[in-house]
Amino acid sequence: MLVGMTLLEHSWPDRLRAAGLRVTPRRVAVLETLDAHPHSSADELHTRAEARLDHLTRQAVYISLADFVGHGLVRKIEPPGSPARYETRTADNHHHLVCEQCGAIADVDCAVGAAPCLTPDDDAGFFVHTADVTYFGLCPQCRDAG
Amino acid sequence: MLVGMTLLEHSWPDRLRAAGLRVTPRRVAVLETLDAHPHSSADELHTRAEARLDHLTRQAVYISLADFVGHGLVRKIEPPGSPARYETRTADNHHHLVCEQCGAIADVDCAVGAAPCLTPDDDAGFFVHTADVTYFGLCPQCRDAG
DNA sequence: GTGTTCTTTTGAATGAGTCAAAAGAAGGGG
DNA sequence: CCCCTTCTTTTGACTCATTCAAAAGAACAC
Repeated sequence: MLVGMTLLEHSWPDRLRAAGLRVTPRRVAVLETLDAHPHSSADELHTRAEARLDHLTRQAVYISLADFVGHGLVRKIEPPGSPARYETRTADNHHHLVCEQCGAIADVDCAVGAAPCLTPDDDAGFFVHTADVTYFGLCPQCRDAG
Repeated sequence: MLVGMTLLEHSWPDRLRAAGLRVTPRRVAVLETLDAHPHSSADELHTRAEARLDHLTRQAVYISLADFVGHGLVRKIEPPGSPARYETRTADNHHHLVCEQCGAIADVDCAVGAAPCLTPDDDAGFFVHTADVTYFGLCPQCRDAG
């Protein structure tokens, strides 16, 4: 009856194929690891995904992530003072809370409508296609510790 | 009568002293260069400021900029995929347009009131003190060239 | 199966930024 | 005006995330 199948809401192999990328154990492992640990860095993903496989190099992770980002399967976040982080939540236009102490990241839905501040008053002639909002502050743990 | 004095709207020596930092030719040169070329990288500042002095190392620029940022004289901008950039416009809460092709940066005043999107709907327990908005797109030159 | 094409490994290289210790200036007290 | 303490700057090595190039290896179409 294959009841367990429905636990996976989307199949990474299918999504890889749909994006025109080949399905390999490494890629699936990276994507599943990223699903389980959103906002991971490339190095964290390498360590965690390697645990499920016999072998996986850091470079393979970098190359895979670049492919995923290029095909819209993954979004790259680059907070100041921290290595790049990645997430599989790409469908919606959400933003991020960044803890300045420990680097923790949390998702935030748009505060004002679907795409806040998308159109600046004076765009200086730029063709704007994305607005990125990042909130800086302290996460609950660091606030209590401080 | 010292009429020319009023041409400078603010004196960097005075502002350095007010911030508790010593006044040195190098620091003043870096600040004046940054005034003349907003959104410069550390390396650009080093090259330009060195031209006004007998000698200036890149490290001195890094150290000075870190001091300035720490004392609120300068603001640091870290666009993805580009070295950090700096600006002396620190008094207001303005945001930035970034060209994804050539890296050009332009200032934007807040689109919605003084501090748009400052309070997310669900802050996940974070103590939020800053919201940073970055618009990505193409500058006029790159749009016309593409 | 077999061959072509895409992935991954291997190993070295880049580039922004940081660190530590010694040498050098600023500015206050005598 | 000079000395001393403290802050700045230099020097030179170093870290870290990320990228590059070429060879070896796996997917998938036929």
